[in-house]
Amino acid sequence: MKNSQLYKGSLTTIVMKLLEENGRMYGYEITQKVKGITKGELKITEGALYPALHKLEADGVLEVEVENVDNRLRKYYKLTEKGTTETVNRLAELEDFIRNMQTLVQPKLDSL
Amino acid sequence: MKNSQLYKGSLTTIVMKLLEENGRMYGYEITQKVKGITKGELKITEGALYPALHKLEADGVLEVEVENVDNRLRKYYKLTEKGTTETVNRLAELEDFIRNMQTLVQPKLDSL
DNA sequence: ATTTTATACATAAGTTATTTATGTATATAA
DNA sequence: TTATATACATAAATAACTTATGTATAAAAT
Repeated sequence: MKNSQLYKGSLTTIVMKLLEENGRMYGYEITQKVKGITKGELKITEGALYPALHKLEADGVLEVEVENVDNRLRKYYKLTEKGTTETVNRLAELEDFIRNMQTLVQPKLDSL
Repeated sequence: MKNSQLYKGSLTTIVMKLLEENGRMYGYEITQKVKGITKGELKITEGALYPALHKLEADGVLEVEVENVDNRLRKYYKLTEKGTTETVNRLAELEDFIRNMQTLVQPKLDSL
């Protein structure tokens, strides 16, 4: 996804948050949603997303419902109960992370 | 460094920013500084830091001055000219990253 | 006295997320 | 009829980091 190394490690958090918000989504939809929200700045690649979804499912964080739409396969993912709990933790970690990074990089806090 | 996956990819940005601020620092000093700033939440491990410093030096981003203090070795690192330019880019990327992540995770922006 | 903790560097093996490169297949637009 | 969009998938390679060690000096604790 994009050039910046910084997004490494944030993929599952992003996916879980989107599923928390939208109830259920399928892979391709997730890639488009992220592209839209970030105005094209963050592009999730399929090679990263699909294995990640499979792992989250294997870990009991997500569950899948396969559907056929317009003669094409869709795999809708949604959070399990465990996944919902995990998402809360992940988002707390993300907030801590952002706070810590801002503290490390604070532009002297005068300009605020 | 710590448990959260999120910090992956942020190490060199942190190091470069600290060197931009402090002129020159040695490895151990960097670990202590980060621990201090983040109140212990982020601990940079030596196994991550030293190879990272060596790579930044090999890439011409940092240069090193070896000194002997209290009969112990110290390797002071500072940004090269190229490194200073790179740091500006990295910090811009970090700001974009944080902005994008906040957009993706915005808690409905009512609670602000 | 001696063990632990702090300071200060280093590397090597293993793990894991992601990139890059493919692959299949249908539907629509150029 | 060729390219683009939709929709899934995997496999090899890369790169960052963790975990486990290692060396060595100085200071603090038992």
